Amino acid sequence: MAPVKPKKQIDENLVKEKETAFAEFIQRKGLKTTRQRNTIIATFFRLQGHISVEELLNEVKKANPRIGYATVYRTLHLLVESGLVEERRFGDGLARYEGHSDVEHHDHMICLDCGEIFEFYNPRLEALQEKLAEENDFQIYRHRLELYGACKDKEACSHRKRKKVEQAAG
Amino acid sequence: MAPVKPKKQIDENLVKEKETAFAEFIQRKGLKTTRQRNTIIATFFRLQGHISVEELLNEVKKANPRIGYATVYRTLHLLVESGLVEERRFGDGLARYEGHSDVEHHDHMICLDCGEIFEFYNPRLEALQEKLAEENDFQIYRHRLELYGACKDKEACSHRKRKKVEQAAG
DNA sequence: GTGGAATACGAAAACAGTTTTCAAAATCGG
DNA sequence: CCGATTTTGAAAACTGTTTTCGTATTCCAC
Repeated sequence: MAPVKPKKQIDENLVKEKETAFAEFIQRKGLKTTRQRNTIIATFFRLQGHISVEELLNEVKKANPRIGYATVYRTLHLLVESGLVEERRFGDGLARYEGHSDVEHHDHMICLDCGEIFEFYNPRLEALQEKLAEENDFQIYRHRLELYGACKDKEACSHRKRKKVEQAAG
Repeated sequence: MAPVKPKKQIDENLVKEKETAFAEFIQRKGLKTTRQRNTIIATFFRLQGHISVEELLNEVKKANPRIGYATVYRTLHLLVESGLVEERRFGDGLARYEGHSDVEHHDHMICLDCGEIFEFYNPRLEALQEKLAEENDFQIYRHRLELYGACKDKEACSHRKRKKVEQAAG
């Protein structure tokens, strides 16, 4: 059993599906298809993990340097509204966006040392939450569980950390 | 069994203890005791629940209208540093502060309708998290679990909501 | 008590992340 | 391709929070 999901290859078909789904959403809402929006969502869905606005903007600018913050923010809001993307906040003050998985809901473990964000899912945990809510006459719409701590595999951890520093510098 | 804690009366002795503990902290750090800090912590510990900076400032101003944001922020940071208070963020963009309970750690249920924040604690939930972390070679320092949803007791819920609107208006 | 170094204060400016404004540009149904 | 409507990018505004700066306060040594 491996509850932490391995990084997966980008599935081009899945990306195309999502682009189509977004296009349909746009049409349904009577909005317009634009070059910028297409660039942004194409970029977003080809990135993995928990993307901050800045990270996304940086990538987007490689394709079209004239795209600015505002459009990225606006497009991300649309993506969230469309249900294709979820917004998360891990307490460092910035919003992060995550392609709404086709697979089940998941929670997060965040290493405070290397900054890695692991995903996990456990049905017993979900069931227990439901039970507790039930007992308190409360109906859960959504929940958030985050475990903050440290990787025990110190080697892998410091390797990730080093890589991150390099990225920030370069 | 009633996992949701009832609102408790203010225990003046406990408040005094905390004030003393903070005074000791201040001394230990070589900082100074000031009228403003005393007012702020006295006010804070007599409020219950998850206090935002603005809520606290409003209350503080009743005792001393000349106290400003900066001092409240600074004092809250000291309170957090002292370990007497915990900072929480529930995703509405503002920090909330909570007197560090003498009782066990707890999690939160947040009603998206009336805004009430319920506390709960369940040892099985804690144990399960530990187990999952173990399985993933991860060490938990702290965690956060928030259930967002709605009270099923609609009457109590809308009553709270009404009260909140009145408060905001008056 | 008083002097004086250290700290704290309050107001306002700075700040970071995000949202809004506005005039110009792009979209798209007719 | 017209024209109503939407979108864009740059810049300004906004929000919650932090920092700055000159003045005031604390408090230890005397």
